Amino acid sequence: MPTDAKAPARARAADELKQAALEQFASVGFAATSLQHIADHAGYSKSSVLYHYASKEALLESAIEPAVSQFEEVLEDYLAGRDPVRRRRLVDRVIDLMLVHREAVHVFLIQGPSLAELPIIARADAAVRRLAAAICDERESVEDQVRFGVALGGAAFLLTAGRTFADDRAQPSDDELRAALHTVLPELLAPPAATRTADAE
Amino acid sequence: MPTDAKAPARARAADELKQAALEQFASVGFAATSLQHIADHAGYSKSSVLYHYASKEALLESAIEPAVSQFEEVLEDYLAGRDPVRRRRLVDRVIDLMLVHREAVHVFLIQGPSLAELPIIARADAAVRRLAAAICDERESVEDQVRFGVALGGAAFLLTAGRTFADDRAQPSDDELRAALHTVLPELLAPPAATRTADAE
DNA sequence: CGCTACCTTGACCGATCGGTCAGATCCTGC
DNA sequence: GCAGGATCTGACCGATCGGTCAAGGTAGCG
Repeated sequence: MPTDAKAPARARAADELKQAALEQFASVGFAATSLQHIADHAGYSKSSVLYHYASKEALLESAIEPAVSQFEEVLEDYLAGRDPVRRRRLVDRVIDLMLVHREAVHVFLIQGPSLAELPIIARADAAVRRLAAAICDERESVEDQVRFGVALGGAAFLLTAGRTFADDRAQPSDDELRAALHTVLPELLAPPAATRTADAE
Repeated sequence: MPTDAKAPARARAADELKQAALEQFASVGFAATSLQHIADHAGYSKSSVLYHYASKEALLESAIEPAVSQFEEVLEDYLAGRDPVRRRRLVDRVIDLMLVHREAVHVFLIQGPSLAELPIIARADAAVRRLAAAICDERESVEDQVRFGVALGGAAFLLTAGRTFADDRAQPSDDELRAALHTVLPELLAPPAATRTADAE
């Protein structure tokens, strides 16, 4: 009888499995992660995984759905009334969401194309596309699209795969990463003319 | 020596298989790509794949080794004598290499962390780390590391996974992408103070 | 013609995949 | 204490995985 585990035994096991699955999906990929690995990593049997989740795909959906929903919320909030101030706030909130949900972001952004048949991935893809349209706005020059793609993919890479390439020296803390991203990404995305005004803050 | 049509039956089959494998590895991931898929996609049998390549991993190595070697070459050339002009040229050449070898880049950069045990991936990782050190130079602020990570990962994302998120409108041509990347990345990587001088060209 | 070397393939192997199912165990309300 | 649902697990299933192997086809060459 664990103390803090007053928590409904049901939800606890499900959460542990979900967390273990998310970590594995993000670090080695959905296809390369077996139910057995997830079970071992969480301290349960493979059968238990399939007791709590109907299938491997259902487990993926449970793991990343909250992240997708929050991205959709933030996006809807911006689309409700778009203006430069809200646009900047959109960028800031997306950065924060990516930090919190980095594993989920890795799954639906980086691994997305190979999982396109899953409904939850399709939902995430649609949201990303709307985000792209929102950020690039009416300007549809190739350069603007490239700026958006680099910013989005670059942040996703940095927060997951990219960490591997800097492990010899100390890892920057999340706070340091957040601060740097809040500086670099708006600078990258801002219409060149607006850079200085945005700086003035 | 036959002309290219006459082409050595041996080398032709091997090349076709290598190309098919590279496309699959980049689009759905190494782990999710089976030898059967590769064989089907290239019009051979699974046994033929294993006749030309000793194993799935040997096939991966053959497919991405040329790209890794070229990155190493470009990097060595810069390290031989580093100065701002060479640094800018390094960035330009890396961008061009990423365009030509986008599938290989996706494999060892994006999928790299989950394939770290393979020698060819370890080689690529080491090269990327040296590249990071070269670009960030002695400046080791978190912000500079973030700039590098975003630029590298962003370009890799844009050239592979990212294409999925823009398929409804026409895809930019490679020339357009190259031009945009040559504008955006140096601007992102340049020491803020040097931005204007770099602009002056 | 046969000989040889190369290329290709289907049959096959053990391991592991995602998933099913019947039971063992545990917890709870009466 | 006991009944009954919730939780957990091992045994098992068909499919597919990476990889082996020996036989068959096909050219060049005497």
